Amino acid sequence: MNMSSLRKTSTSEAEQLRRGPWTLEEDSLLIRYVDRHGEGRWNLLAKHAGLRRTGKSCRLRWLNYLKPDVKRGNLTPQEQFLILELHSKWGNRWSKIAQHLPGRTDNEIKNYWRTRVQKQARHLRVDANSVAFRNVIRCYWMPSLLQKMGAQNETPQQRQALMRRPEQNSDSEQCGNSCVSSFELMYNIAKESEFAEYQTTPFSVFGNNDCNMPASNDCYSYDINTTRFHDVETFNLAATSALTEGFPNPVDDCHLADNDWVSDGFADHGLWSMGELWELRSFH
DNA sequence: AAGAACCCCAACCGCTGAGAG
DNA sequence: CCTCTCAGCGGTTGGGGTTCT
Repeated sequence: MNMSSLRKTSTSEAEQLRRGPWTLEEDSLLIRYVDRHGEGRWNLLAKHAGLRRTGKSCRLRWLNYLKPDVKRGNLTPQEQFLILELHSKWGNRWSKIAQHLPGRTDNEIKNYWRTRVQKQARHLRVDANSVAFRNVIRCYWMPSLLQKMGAQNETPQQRQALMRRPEQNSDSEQCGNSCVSSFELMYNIAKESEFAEYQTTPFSVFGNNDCNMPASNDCYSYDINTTRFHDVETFNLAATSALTEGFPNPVDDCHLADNDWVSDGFADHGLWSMGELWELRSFH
């Protein structure tokens, strides 16, 4: 077989390959073949199963959709919590993160990060990988998820994760020791929801002296009915301290009032209440 | 009611590393 | 070593559905 005939063959094969959404028939062919012969050797599988797809495409379809243990539906607060925690450890190692979420695929986790987490960062006008945003996640978002999860169900790792200090910003040294106490505080609030109101002395989330926040005897209330915080700077303290470096000009951010980010997906996903968002936003 | 804008996610693409020959 | 194939990973895209105006 000379080279030109080889090229001709491979070209015509390429032309025959299907792309785009999988049909029911293709799915059942793939399922049947894997049932009989197992996973792996995807290129051979594609050929022998009579699928006009690349091995790659077959593998992806199987792993992300057809495999029996693939979990479908929204991510639970527990799963979201785990993603945030593991991403803070490992970054965009989606596959590695997925290994710790049974039934969830790396693709799904990646999509979650892009569509939910990065969206929040965009709304706050910070980089999703910035220290500031990661601190918002740790000091604000994760405790919120913990509340949803119900503190009685938390694992030792989750508790430990929450208790960890946020990342230090080596340039501005914005985070201080008092962050630890805020974690404990939020954790306790989530855990001991029978208390309707807390007094703290002092409540300075990151010990950030640039925040112009009251230094002591701050109080805030926790609504036992809505399981939400109310009033004063409870929420915006955490988030805005972390975000200080990400908001170059507070005046510019007044434009946020004209944006619709409060009313859109930010709240839709049930992460933070409208009140929390308003406080977070209005502080700038 | 209709078009625009936005969101989500399945699927694709390019790259890398491992292993076989 | 070198080349080739394959599996796997992370980034990106496109289309369908939904919401907004």
